[in-house]
Amino acid sequence: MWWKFLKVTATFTQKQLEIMESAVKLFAGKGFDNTSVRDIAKAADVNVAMISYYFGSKEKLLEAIFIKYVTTMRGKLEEIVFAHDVTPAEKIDRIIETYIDTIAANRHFHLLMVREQGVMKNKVMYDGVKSLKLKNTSLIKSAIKAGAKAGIFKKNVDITILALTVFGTINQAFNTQRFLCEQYRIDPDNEAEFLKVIIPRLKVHLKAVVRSYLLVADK
Amino acid sequence: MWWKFLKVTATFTQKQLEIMESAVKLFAGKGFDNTSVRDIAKAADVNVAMISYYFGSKEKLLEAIFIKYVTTMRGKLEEIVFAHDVTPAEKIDRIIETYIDTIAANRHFHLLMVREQGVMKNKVMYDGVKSLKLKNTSLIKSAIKAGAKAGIFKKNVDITILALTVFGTINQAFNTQRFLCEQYRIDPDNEAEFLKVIIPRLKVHLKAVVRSYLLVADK
DNA sequence: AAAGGTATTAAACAGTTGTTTAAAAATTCA
DNA sequence: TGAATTTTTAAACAACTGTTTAATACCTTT
Repeated sequence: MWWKFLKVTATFTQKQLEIMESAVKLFAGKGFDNTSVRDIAKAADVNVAMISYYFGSKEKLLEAIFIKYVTTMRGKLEEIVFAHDVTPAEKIDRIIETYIDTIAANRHFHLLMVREQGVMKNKVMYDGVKSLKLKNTSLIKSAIKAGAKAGIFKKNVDITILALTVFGTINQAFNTQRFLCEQYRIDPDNEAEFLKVIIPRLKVHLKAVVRSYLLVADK
Repeated sequence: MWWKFLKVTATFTQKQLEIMESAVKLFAGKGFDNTSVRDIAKAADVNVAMISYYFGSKEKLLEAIFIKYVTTMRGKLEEIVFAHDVTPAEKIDRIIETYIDTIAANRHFHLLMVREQGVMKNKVMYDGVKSLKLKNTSLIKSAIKAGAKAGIFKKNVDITILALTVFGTINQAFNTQRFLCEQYRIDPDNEAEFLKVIIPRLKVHLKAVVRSYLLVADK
């Protein structure tokens, strides 16, 4: 009976994945600390002991979740291809759209990550989140450089701060879901409707904001 | 021995304020659920029983904190005077600067609020946060309307979404403090230095973003 | 100084937490 | 089939949670 959670390379069994999926929803919904292992066990329809058995501890389960999703999202970001026949402005648009779609598709984890990142002491998780952020920043950076070289984007843009706006806006949207549902008169339990309303608006808005910020005023 | 926390009009004794101040820092630092009443008691240098004695419960202590800070921040926002001798663009600038300064001054609470708002079930707190958001939105809205009337701002701007960007960016900045410290090579424990670096950058950036987004392209 | 209310304390309370145990069931493999 | 391994279970564990208790100390006010 050797433990699979000792592996670093993170390949999970079906049972582990089921537990992780139940856990991530609960963590996102009521927070890590406010979710008990018994809650998770009940939601995943397994015995409480299975969490320790499969992951070692509740904390390690969270680690496993981070490893899984960070890997997934990194992969999605790397899929962004820089085609040569699109303008720099279109490249930026595509990056923003991919961001929003990817985050929306993994919004339960993303909410958890955003909420927990300020409190995080665990090095594995902190480094995972950091690597995601660096990836994001470098993606935006290279797209902006191309536009700057073409003379249509400003030079010397503080990309760290620009990334704050892009991700801050997206995070804020998903983090204030209930409030936004009130604003747009959407049933707060109708998540599909929320996504249908907010995603296009986010895309249009962020693309406009970033483009109007990057484009040089005259010429 | 009747309890002061039964009052709704929220006037707090010195001892209560001390407990609240210790609590808000701990809550912001490690989360509400992960902070025990014994932690708070130790930090405030009082007996554990004093928290129940003064506030009724840990949850009510959080409520008291929300009431206090929401009131404070509402007050600050209401101080924004719409002088008649400044341009609409300058008005927007002033609003953004006041936002950033107010949030920075109350950043411990603000972090707590942002982190807890997605999980909040308590009506008192949810309504408090909502009223703040509505206040914010209405402030921005009236400033934008003035500019639109003057013909220098776009019309039909989705202010709810624009507010997402303004507050999302600010929240993201304070929520990723550690990461930003790494980016700007600041000692993560040197909070004063962090504020000195991030606040001006945030102001310059957000003002530029919002203005370039609101200003009509030609003319 | 005495009385009466308030503030503070250490201890106890009952409930929940994450984790472990040791036995039982299920599965694998020869 | 039968032995060996892995998975699942209910129960027990100790540690910690927020809250209450009952006694004591501290202040006022008379």
